[in-house]
Amino acid sequence: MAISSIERPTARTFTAKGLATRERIVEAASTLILENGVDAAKLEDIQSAARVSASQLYHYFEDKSALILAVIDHQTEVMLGAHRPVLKRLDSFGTLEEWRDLIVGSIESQHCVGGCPLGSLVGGLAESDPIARAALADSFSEWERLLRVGLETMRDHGELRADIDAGSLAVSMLASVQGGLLLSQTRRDSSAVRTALDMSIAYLRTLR
Amino acid sequence: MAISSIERPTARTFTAKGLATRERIVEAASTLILENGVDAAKLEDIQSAARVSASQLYHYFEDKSALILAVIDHQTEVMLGAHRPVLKRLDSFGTLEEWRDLIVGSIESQHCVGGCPLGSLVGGLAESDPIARAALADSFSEWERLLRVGLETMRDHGELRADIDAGSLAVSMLASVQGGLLLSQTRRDSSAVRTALDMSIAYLRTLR
DNA sequence: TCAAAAATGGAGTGGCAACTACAAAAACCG
DNA sequence: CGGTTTTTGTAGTTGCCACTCCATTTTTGA
Repeated sequence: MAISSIERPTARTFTAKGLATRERIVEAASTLILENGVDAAKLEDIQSAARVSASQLYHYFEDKSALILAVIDHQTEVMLGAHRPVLKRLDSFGTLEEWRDLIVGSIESQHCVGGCPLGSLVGGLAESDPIARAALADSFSEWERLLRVGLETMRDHGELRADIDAGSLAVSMLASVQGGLLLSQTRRDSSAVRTALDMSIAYLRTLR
Repeated sequence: MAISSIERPTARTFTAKGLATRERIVEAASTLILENGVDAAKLEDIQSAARVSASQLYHYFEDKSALILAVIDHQTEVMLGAHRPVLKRLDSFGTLEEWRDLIVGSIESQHCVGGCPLGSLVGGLAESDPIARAALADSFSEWERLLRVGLETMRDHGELRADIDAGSLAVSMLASVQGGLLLSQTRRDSSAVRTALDMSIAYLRTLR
């Protein structure tokens, strides 16, 4: 197999300034996409919000779907970055409630607009952009893994029975998060996620 | 208050043939929107699928968002029409499992493409079409109500404790459905919904 | 210091897709 | 019947928005 500077033209190199501009674009795009939906977020608006010109946007991203992929990566990092520290020390039901409050608090802080920064992208991308769908699937899997490891930690600390199926529980809890956020977004009322997470936690309490 | 044939121009009257055409459009739109997403579903494709011309489409619908509203109504009826009979006779855990199988079976029959006909619309519409968001919220509320009444029936039959909070349980279960379908759609694998619903049911079993 | 590379400005443009205009056919009904 | 309303066909048109072009400025690194 050839090194192929033809098939894969040398990856562009960016300066620190360039990377900062790129970051500004991704952040503006993330915000606008969250607040308006993927399709309603127009590149022109993203340009204004990031204070960049069209040529800059296309200097850093091949096209809109490449930008969307970068947004998925970014939102994944934001999300996991917030959840990781809590889930890492998941050794008690108290910590689990902290985790719930983190989720409820974050959607309340945006008045339920946008819902989940990842989940709200699924409807608009899953059937029209296979690459984006795969990226979202990866993000969810990593999120699920963090949860599973956390539950295993709780189990190892004797907070949960030894025979629990941490994998299935993690999937179920992630579903409660996603479904709860989806309902809260639709209703503009955070009580749905809170209720859904409370039920998940209540179930775990029966597994002590 | 005037009768106002000005502000509200006389509602159009349709013949049977007209209604049939309208129905054909709504069904084609529903299918294409489910399979491609709201935005990727182009009116031209819907016209071809329904075998109607542009003038027909605009004869029956003001614009695309009016058509989308009709699709939401239609999918709500399809959905509730399928769930109502099962939830009406919700008197045992066996029936609850039938309900789970109904959901899992329906997404499997479409190979996880599209996810929930209602839930998958939220991401694309909630932040750009307030009317559609409200319509989706109503649909979810009715779905939730059916679930709550079903759970109350189970309670009244002695299958669940007298002190359960059927309202909260219904919200939680609906969240599990939505989140599970969202994950299954993203992963193209029905096991997520199944697992999420199994957890909900397992929790209910602890409330006997 | 100076050539090469990277970053930026900003005015296009081309295609697509929602929507319209206008007229003809079909169905309804008094 | 015959006038009216409903339904349908065809052929636009219009605006938006993703994307391009090319020139200029800034930064880099030897």
